[in-house]
Amino acid sequence: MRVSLKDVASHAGVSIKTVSNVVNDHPHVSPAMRARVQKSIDELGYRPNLTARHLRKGRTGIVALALPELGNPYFAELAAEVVDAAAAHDYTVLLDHTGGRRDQEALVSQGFRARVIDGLILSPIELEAEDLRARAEPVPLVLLGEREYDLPHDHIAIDNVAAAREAVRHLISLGRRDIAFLGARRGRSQPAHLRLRGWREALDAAGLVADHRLVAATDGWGHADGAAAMARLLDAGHRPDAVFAYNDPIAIGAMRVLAERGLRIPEDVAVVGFDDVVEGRFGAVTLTSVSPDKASIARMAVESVLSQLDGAPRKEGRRIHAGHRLVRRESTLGFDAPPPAPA
Amino acid sequence: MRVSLKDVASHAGVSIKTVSNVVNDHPHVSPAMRARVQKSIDELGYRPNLTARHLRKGRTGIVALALPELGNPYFAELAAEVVDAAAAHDYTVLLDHTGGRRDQEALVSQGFRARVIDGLILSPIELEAEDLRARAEPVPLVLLGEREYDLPHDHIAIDNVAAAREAVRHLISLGRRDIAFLGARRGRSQPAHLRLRGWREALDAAGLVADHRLVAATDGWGHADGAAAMARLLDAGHRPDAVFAYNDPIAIGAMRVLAERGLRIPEDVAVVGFDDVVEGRFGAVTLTSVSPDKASIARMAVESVLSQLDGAPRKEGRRIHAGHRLVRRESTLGFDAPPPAPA
DNA sequence: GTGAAAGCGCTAACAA
DNA sequence: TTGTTAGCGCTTTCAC
Repeated sequence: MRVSLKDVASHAGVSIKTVSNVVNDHPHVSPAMRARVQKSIDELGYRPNLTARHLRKGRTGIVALALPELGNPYFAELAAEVVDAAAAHDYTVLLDHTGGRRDQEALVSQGFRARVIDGLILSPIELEAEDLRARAEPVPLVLLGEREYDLPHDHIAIDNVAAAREAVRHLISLGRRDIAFLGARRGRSQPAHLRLRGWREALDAAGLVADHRLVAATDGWGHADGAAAMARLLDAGHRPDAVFAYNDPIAIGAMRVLAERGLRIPEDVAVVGFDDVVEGRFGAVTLTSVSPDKASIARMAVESVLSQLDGAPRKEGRRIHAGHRLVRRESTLGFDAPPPAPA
Repeated sequence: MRVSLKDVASHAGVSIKTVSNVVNDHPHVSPAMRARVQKSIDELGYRPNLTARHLRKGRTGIVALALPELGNPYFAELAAEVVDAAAAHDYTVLLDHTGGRRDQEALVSQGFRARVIDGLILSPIELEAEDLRARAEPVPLVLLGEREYDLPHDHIAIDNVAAAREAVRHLISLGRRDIAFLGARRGRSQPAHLRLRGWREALDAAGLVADHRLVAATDGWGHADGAAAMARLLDAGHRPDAVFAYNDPIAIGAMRVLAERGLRIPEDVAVVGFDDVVEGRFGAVTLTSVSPDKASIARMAVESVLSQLDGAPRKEGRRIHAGHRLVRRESTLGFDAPPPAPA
């Protein structure tokens, strides 16, 4: 059976309180007493029961992270950063994924699956403001990603519009004119709207037309979706001279199709992705991509949760922008680009 | 403040036990009483405190998953499967990563960071049997991956030797003779030994020489490591006609270097990877790879943990083999291979 | 500096 | 069918 504080106390011939003081490194314990208790702890192999501690303190040391999907390398890399950021505060991460589906996201925001948590970091795709407004849970919530809600929750993301604008401007500066957008969403909900807006704004600013026939919708955001969208565009007779994709997997799927059709990258079609996942740095053609500062996003998300835990509940949500930069590689610059795999 | 069972009880004018019965769907509650209590629950917005329940029951409903790194898509995809498998049993997953470093792995196995858990699924890289033997933690442990220990813990993995043999046999059947292995480990610990053994056995069986100069060590298991290893091999004047890589990222990194050096895949050098990550299905040359049954691995790992929770502690660890198959793609078959991106 | 005791919110054995 | 009560293991006043 497991040893408890009480067992240690009786073994050492002291009170529970004293043992607790030693375990928690309280200042006012005499060295002799500390040594004696420590000896009993070691001999009995005592390990504190965290559940009991949590019950008493009202904190669990766990923060939940709910992402659309881990298969997407951006989210996987982000998850890794969140685990590290949480560990820096002695927190651990409970992981969940929603598939980007509204019902799952609402469930998670309601604390349905993961209720032993001090806070929740959620990256929604389809979730609507009303789902969040209906939320009864008092647990601190931080939102990640492109969706924005006018609600009293912190929201952390890069400036998606500005980033998209830079990406498209880069393509325009290379002399491209027919720039497609891959990865819009079908249906009413438009999670990609900020990046789409950036695309449109950059084209407008350059006096180019934002041709809606060059906007390709996808069902999801994986490689296969990008490949399918690109194929559809080409099959419909549209041959853009550049592609701006919602994310890297879509861009990479598109590149595969372009290559299959005998189109050269970037000579015939330049490609820019979004997220700067590792994979994009090692393809046959390395991928130019918007690189969000994932470590900052993770750190700020964790810190927001923890600050809410201490302070009063937020009356107003903050919009926090993390940094980003455009990393130029072969898919736009060609093979005179910097060597592959820079950090 | 949060409402407790007691609050609901007094609000409904019944005892705590009755409320508890309703909350836990106990059979012997009259419908009228159930309705009355439920009304109070709704009005007060009561939500059970899981920490207290856990303290009482001795179970938390959380299983920890400790992986070397989430940046590796194989582990990310596996994590997603584990989350799903756990959810099927109403369990959630606490995530940790070790960087594949022995001290971190030992720490995790000791339950250092995550002790609010019912069980641990650990995928070790450098961990040694002695670290595990020193483990005081009574929490059920399941091991994943290539490392094998003669200890009373279940171990779940595909048959790495057989899988590697198949992969190399496939290359031999294509007429390749000088088959390199990429991704051995420097130093004493040799986490890749099973796949390396399969490589050697297949060569031996075919009467070919297993040339140790064609075995390239790497520091890690990412794209960059594969690229570096491939470059080193070529720089040393070794030009294999096939490469068998420890995993897909290494294979993809190697392919990038092969392409840079003007070598054609698979005509000049055929490449086989391991893990069948999504990324390998969308490169300029799709990657032939050993595909482990990730869903089964995840499911069996979760089930092993839960069965240990119920039954007596294992006196003997089981070696459980999950399924695998070799998926042949363009990197060995060339462009007459099946269409890209089959499931 | 150390001890005694209350109680965090819940479940389950036992009573009624 | 419902109520009473004793803890689960810990932290934390409050005495001493």
